[in-house]
Amino acid sequence: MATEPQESATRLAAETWESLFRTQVAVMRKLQTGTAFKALPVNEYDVLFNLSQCPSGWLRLNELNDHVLLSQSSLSRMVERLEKRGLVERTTAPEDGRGVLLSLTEAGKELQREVGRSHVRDIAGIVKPALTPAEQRELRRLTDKLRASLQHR
Amino acid sequence: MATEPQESATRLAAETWESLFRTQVAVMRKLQTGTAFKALPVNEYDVLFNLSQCPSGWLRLNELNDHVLLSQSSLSRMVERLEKRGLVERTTAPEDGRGVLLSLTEAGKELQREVGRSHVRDIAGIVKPALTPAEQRELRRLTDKLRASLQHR
DNA sequence: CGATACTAGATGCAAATGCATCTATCTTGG
DNA sequence: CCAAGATAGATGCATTTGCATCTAGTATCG
Repeated sequence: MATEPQESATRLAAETWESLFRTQVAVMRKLQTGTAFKALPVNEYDVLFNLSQCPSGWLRLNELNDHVLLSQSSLSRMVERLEKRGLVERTTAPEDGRGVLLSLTEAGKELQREVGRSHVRDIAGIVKPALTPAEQRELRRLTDKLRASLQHR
Repeated sequence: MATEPQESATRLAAETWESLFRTQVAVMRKLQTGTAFKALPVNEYDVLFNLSQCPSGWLRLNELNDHVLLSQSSLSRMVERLEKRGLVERTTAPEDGRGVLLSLTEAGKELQREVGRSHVRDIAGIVKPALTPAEQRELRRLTDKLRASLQHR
């Protein structure tokens, strides 16, 4: 190696993230040309998806905010819009008068499932021809590990 | 397997993308709390970075657009702003009167390098403790492969 | 060559975004 | 128990974004 160990480790970390990020952008651009996101902007789908994944069916606004790339105020207003469109319900949190709990309405669940299906088709069309199943599992393992490491601190 | 091969392959592809995407969001959220992106919004940094990576130093607006998650009109106006701030230069493309060529000014290069350095530090702080060097190389290989497969069609 | 279709960017305009700030609720130390 | 500080979310306002459309330069086909 031409550089010191510390420096080359930093460089490797940066290149790893760089590749992950560029790939995310490239796939996202491709997905945006597909059918799924004509119906619903990506950020709105992401909100519906996160709510659909929540086991209890209810999620605090600030928790949701951790999973979405939006500022607190933007998310607050997006949820307001989604509520007006009848896709999401809001309640004051029972144990904390400041908090807001969110859940999908039936219409919201339905829309999420529908868009989700076409979304999954688009993704499969991109990922399947690119990586073998074993490679996909390994990629998933590595990204899971990286993400887990962020949550535990 | 409980499901048919075709279906489970689709599911695997979707879960792989899902994990990649969620990880990108989580890392991005972490990065946004760091010092690097206080100086410059992420999208603007991404534009400066892409220009800095271009070997010839000049890049067509529409090529740049392929690498950035912004609509054509948004990018057009962002570049206009960056030019006003003296970070980017524009010229009409010599071989195509419709096209616009972009490059960084000295101030733009300087700012990119400076923000880039602190950006790299932040990234290293996230990635190094999460994955071994071998895992990082494997992750980079897989994301490179996925991205390459998009470009070749 | 000339008409037609196509492509690269710019622009009007409505909607979405983020920052700073505000209000209301909760927590803590005396 | 209360005052000071912290936290959740909402809101005013300027900026940014994207869609649709427009303009201008280029390619194609008769």
